Amino acid sequence: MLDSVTHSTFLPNASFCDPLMSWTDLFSNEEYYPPFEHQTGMLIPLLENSGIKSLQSSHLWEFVRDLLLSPEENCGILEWEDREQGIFRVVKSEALAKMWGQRKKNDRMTYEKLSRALRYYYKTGILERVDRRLVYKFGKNAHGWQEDKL
DNA sequence: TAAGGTTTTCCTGTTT
DNA sequence: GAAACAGGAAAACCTT
Repeated sequence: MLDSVTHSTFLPNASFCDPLMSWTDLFSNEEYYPPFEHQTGMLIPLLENSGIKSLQSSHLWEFVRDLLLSPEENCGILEWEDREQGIFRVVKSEALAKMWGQRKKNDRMTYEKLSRALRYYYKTGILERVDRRLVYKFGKNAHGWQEDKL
């Protein structure tokens, strides 16, 4: 169901995850990837009916979590490294920042700034530090990411 | 209006 | 040298 929603509603003229188009190109092309408010306006009624909460989370960590749980919107930006332990990797840092920027209507967002916000989550136990580049882990105070608790 | 939480922005320094 | 990491500091933004 969501497949038809994302493909026909988001990107009427192309598949959502086009390997030939970079994310930079994708996000700078309004025809290919319409502004976020437009997307949510079209999607929210459908998402509400389908029970999918993605794209609506207000916090960064929830946005990241929901992206991990939504392969249709993820497009390889984030990948699970260890699903059971909540360890994930940022594969396309620039695309992630761009997507978060669209979510917050902030076209000056960068991965450097996004990652600063992620580092603040170490203090609150939302995320735990992993000693590898671009790898993060959900902490004890993060919820909704476990497979058996969805 | 005030306060608190959550980023955002900028910065310097370090590591890979 | 570029990209990413580590945090401090302060400002912005939003909610209560």
